[in-house]
Amino acid sequence: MRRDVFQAIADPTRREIINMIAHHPLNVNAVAENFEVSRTAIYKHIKMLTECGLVVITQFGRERFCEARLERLTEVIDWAEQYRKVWTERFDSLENSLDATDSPKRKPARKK
Amino acid sequence: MRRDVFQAIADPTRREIINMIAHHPLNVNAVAENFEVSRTAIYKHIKMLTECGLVVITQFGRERFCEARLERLTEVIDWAEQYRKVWTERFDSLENSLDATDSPKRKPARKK
DNA sequence: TATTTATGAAACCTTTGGGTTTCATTATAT
DNA sequence: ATATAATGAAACCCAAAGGTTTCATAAATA
Repeated sequence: MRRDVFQAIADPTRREIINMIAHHPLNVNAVAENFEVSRTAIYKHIKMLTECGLVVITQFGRERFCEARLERLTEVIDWAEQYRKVWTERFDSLENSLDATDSPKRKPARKK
Repeated sequence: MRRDVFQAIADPTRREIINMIAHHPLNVNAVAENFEVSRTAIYKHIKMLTECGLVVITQFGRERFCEARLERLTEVIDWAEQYRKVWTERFDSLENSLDATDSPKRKPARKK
């Protein structure tokens, strides 16, 4: 199964879980209590988060505390940041691109 | 259907498409040519990207050019950035948290 | 010791996601 | 006028995602 950070944060429930434990670990039940869905469903989300390294679970007695390890989020930030110039400058607009010499080979069709 | 930016960038093919058109628009076929899967499959990815505002399509003659409009990626960056302190400082470790006054200690689980 | 609590795993179900093939439509090229 | 190119939509398919219920087990408690 694909288990990358991008997919992990795609689900809103998982983003909420991350938010919930970002500043203080919570045990599985405590996390689950904040949602409508079953504990088991939440557990599966948590498990997924551990599988991609965003959460670490530590057992204390019969409880397992979920702790956020968010450094992997840099992957996401780095990916998105590389395009910042694109949306701030948009130096290469559609018009520009269509007129550029290295553009698609066809003769620029007339706009409709 | 859920159609948010987080979900849009979750798929590696869509991230590739974004990368491909980030600096210069391409028509649908040109994008599809770069992948193994069918044009129709790629088209659906592109459509999805337009639905969440990351891509705009403009028709020229019989071609439709896909242009990246990536400003929405700030949503993702902003979401992730809010946690940067968490992973750089990690001021509230598991131990800290477990010892904190407002947290359940070994004594815990008075729940319900 | 018996009971309750916290949790993980298994089996199962339904929807969604990503893919395919086929067909229709519109613009360009012959 | 006809053929071809570029594309969108429809009808399917199958695996993955997200959820549920049920059962098992270890730890904490009465």
